[in-house]
Amino acid sequence: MAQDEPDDDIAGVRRRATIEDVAAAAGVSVATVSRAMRGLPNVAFSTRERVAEVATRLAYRADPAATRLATGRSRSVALAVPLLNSWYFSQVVSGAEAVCSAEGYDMIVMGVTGDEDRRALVDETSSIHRRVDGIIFVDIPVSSDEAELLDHHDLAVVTVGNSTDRFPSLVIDDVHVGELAVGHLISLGHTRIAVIGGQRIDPLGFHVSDSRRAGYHAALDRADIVADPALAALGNYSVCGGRDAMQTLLALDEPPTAVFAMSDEMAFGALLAAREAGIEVPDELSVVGVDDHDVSVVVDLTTVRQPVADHGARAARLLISQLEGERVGPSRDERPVELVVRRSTAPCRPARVR
Amino acid sequence: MAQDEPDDDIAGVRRRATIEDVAAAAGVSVATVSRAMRGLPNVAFSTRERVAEVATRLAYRADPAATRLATGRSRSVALAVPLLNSWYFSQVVSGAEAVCSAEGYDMIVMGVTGDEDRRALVDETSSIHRRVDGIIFVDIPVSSDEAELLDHHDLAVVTVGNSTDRFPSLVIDDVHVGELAVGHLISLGHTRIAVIGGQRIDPLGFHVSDSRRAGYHAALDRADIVADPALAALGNYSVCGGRDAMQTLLALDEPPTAVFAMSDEMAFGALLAAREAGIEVPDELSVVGVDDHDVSVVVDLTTVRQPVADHGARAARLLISQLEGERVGPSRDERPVELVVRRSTAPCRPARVR
DNA sequence: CGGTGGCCTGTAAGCGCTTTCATGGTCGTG
DNA sequence: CACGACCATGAAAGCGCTTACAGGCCACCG
Repeated sequence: MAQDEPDDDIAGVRRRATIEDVAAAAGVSVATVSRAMRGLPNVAFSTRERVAEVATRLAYRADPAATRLATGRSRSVALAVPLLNSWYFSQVVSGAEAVCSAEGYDMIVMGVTGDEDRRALVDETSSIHRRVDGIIFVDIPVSSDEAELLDHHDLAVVTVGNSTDRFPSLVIDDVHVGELAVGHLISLGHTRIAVIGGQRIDPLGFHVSDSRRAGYHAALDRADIVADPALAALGNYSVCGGRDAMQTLLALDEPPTAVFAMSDEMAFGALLAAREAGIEVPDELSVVGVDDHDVSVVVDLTTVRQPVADHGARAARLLISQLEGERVGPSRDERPVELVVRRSTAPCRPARVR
Repeated sequence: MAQDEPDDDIAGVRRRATIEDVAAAAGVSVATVSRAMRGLPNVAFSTRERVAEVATRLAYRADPAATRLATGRSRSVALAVPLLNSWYFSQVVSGAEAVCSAEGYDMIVMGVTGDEDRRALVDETSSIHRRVDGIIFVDIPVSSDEAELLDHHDLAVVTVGNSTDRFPSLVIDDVHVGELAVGHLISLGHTRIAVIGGQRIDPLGFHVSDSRRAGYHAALDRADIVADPALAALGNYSVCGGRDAMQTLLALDEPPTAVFAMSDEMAFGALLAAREAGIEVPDELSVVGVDDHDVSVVVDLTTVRQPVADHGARAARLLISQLEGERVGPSRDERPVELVVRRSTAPCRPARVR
């Protein structure tokens, strides 16, 4: 029996080649194979070639589990998002995945729905420990205690959407987003301007919704318009959420003539609610959203565009460059946004009798 | 120096507790800790309790890399999708992720764009080997050679969208989808019915687009309508793709009065192209899509609904039950679809002079 | 001609688990 | 009371890599 042949069959099933098989077949030690395969210095050219050739022949590939155990690095990263079935997050996932796979990293996505999910993730006895080398938090606030724990777990971190004083972050100026959207409505002559946004998810971080709301107020203030609290509606970031919120607003004694929805999906909901109520957009109601969703052009929605997939890609690159040894301190990369005017907004007209 | 205290500091950094630390602190062997932690039989109740208590105190958690190496199982699965920034796939991801995380599996998503990506994935020297326990292929055809290799890699597999004779699969009756959509248009009196769909991505599997196209033809045949090849447009599954295809169709000498788009996103593109060309929907053109996208209700699109997130969830459950030891043979679980009539379709009217 | 320094390579000790096998103790039973 | 049977436990051998350390070899220099 040629029992020492590396590609020996056991009960007809060919065992996967290990580094030892390659070493034996190439007539070198496993250490040399390891070095040769990873392109480390101090391997003679001829040896390197022979190892490469044998490795190809045996279809050898280092077992990732063994590599992880030995090095402590997993070559995988986590992407934590509050929810997955929304346009925004799917774009981020898409952008990040492209970069990760190009760099040879596995990307594992985790939906972090509530506070308790997040705590479980970052906890002392955390499930994240040693599972990934780094993690991207998208629109998930990270307290400084949690940041400390993450450091302690020796995790590289990048945040998208909020920033901390500890990790690099990728953000947009959400106050500016609000100002841009509402400023546009004001410039069209609107004064009864509603806002549809999310609640403060978390008391820890300064949340997106709050910032955009601040921009809303800033724009109103600048135009000497008094904000009517009744015009601030809450809803979750979805078509449904926007629709419900819009219905509430339309039921007011004095409904708004314009509405700023904090995401395009919410804006779609607002459009839907308007149509259901027989209200013409933009004649009777102007609507502006945020994101520039693929479908926004279809429904002719005015919006504040942000390059979402690019956020994901940049975040992934930032994270990976940290993992590749670059010492990256806390930073705040503010990405540009842009008002895209379409036909869901129009000059304010005197209310018609309905 | 209390050097043997399990939670000893080294240069101020507390080392993560290992199984040995727990064993020492609980006064048992590592084998017992391992057994106790995993709920295996043959551990005295008192021992089990003590180990649990110590483990909690030391915030112990088994290092996944070590577990993987020792067991050969990674407790993670892959989700392979052709692209990520589309509604359909983000829904699948969402559904699958929820199940995986509930079951304690990591889900790594991989975009498998073209043929070469797929080949690289499944290849003999495959990168997938030992990285995940199982894989879900969503709308990615798998040849029988590839299936063999996957088996050889000892991977559990579930396919969504196409079926093989080897793995369990989750599908819809795509022929029926086409018949339903086109049948609806025919029942409204349309005879010049166009179809917008994808090309055959791959000669290997019977692809979604082809089946839906077959349904289109079947419906036409049944109504004794001769299919006009000029009315079959190709485009990728996106708003842009649908728009481009629709523009081509509208430029025909004798444009269609109705169009069946193979996804809602394509249908959105068709709506956009129609509006840009000044064509009224549904008065001059009826449009029907497939999926029931979140936004479809907003643009009042008639569509063939399929429960997409549920596909993802079911696929994940199917995969995990295989991994948990259930011996699952090839199967074909056909999920229901449903025609949802909205206002993008209307009875065919004689063409107006433009 | 001995010493010195550079390369290249090999040996072996981990990494932190799981699991087989052996062992000792405790009961129940004839 | 002796003998298995059975249960709880421990010792130790992996799992397949990486890497610190130690040689061996050769060239080059004084």
